[in-house]
Amino acid sequence: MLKIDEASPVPIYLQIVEGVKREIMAGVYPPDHRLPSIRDLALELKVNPNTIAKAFQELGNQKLIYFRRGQGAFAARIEKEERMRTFHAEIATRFGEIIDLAGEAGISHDDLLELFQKLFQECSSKKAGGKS
Amino acid sequence: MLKIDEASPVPIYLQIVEGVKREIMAGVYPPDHRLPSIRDLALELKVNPNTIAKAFQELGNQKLIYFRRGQGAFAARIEKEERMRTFHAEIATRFGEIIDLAGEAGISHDDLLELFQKLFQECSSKKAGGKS
Amino acid sequence: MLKIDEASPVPIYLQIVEGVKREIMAGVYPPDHRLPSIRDLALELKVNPNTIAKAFQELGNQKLIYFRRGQGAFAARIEKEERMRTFHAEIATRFGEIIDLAGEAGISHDDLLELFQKLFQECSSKKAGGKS
Amino acid sequence: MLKIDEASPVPIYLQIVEGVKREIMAGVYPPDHRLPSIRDLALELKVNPNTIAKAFQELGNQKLIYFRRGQGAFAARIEKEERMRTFHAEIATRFGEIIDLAGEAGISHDDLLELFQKLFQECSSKKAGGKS
DNA sequence: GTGGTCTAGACCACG
DNA sequence: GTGGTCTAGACCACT
Repeated sequence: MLKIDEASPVPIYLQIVEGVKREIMAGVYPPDHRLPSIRDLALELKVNPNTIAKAFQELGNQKLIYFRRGQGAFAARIEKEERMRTFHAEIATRFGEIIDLAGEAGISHDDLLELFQKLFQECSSKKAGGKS
Repeated sequence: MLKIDEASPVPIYLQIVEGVKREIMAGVYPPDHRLPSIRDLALELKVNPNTIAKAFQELGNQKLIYFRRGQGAFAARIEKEERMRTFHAEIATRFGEIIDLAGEAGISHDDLLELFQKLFQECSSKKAGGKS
Repeated sequence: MLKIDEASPVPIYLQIVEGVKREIMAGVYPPDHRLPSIRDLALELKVNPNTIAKAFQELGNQKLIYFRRGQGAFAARIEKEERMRTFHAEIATRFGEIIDLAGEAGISHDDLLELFQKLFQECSSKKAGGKS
Repeated sequence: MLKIDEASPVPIYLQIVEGVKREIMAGVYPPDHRLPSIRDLALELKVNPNTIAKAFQELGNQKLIYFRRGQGAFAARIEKEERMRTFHAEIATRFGEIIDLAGEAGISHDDLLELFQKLFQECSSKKAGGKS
């Protein structure tokens, strides 16, 4: 579910931060649910434990997880509303980038909308069909 | 027109690569048109000429520009069709990411479409109104 | 084993690229074998680390080596067949040049063949005799 | 007959030096025969006249051509024996490089000889057939 | 420890 | 004037 792209220029620890953040937001780890231990995650992702520790520290700073001495890391309590706001903000930003990009490319808004609808449906059918 | 974000984690020279790439794709530098000299760009963006040189070299590797000894760097000839393909691929990728994100967030496809339409129109009106 | 010719018109970093390329092709660094660190190579060859870095980056572009963050550079996995093809192509090109040259010089093909055989045997005996 | 490769890393003026040298060696310009004027060559090769001038200066230094005030450049008198020696030296050097290369590649001398013979004959038949 | 980026400043070859 | 190469030395992120 959480994959590291070694070739990417973005640091591994940040990839982990993003990945865990998404998992928390998506409800994989409900509030106060224990996360995998640093050692386990390190083995699973084939990454140095220090790297996981750094990622967790960052997640702690962002108040997305909290630690209990000797017990590990736990998902913070996040309101559903808060999660939605985060997602909406993220999506809005990305849509904005796409619209700018389309503007530079000289793609008309109608074509863009059409393209979006197409991908939209492809994805829908894929989701309906293939339960990976 | 081309701004450097010093705070960004992405290296300056890559920001320049992306920026110039966009400008070429958008037609700011038509095929065989001369780009600003390394020194000029360095002054304009307030970075070291070596940094610009690295960016230009990368652009050369990607065949987006070519060099004539002692004369400077020139925009490569890129077919309009090619440019469109590039843009479409980029946009398709990003749409795909958004759709995945929405799926994780539990946002329904209808809501997503609605959100898109809204941003879409905001952007349209902004574009119509403000001639920068 | 890898020597820099300061007098040569070909840039130092390209000399290094060629040298390392040869070493990899010749099997000095088997697939996934770690190369010397940039700093070490710089000390050994008495050039600036940046110069080595530039060479390594070029080797990376050519997919002859790859990098693991914080660990160093590693020889890419290259099929023996691929290596042979590279060598054959290189040799064929050079033979072609020689044949053209001989044509211009008015050297008959028989004479050329004879010359080749002669050098051939000189080299053989030298190789048999002197184990450096 | 004399082509400039703009993409090559070797300077244009050196490409011209090599080209003219070959033409002289091959007898295109017999001893004391007048070479094309700098201006004409510049137009023909689509190159800056300064570049041709630099090439001619270099050829003069190498005693391959000489100048007569107001009349232009002339091919130097070169003994046939001298020309042969030059060619042989050049060819021998290149053969040596190929043999070294083959050694590194682990190509046996027999295979190398075979490869040479093959190219040899291809070239012969091409030459016999196509008078470009 | 590793490679990656950046700056500063120098020199060179080319046109 | 152009880009290309090289040095020196600094700082950073990752392991």
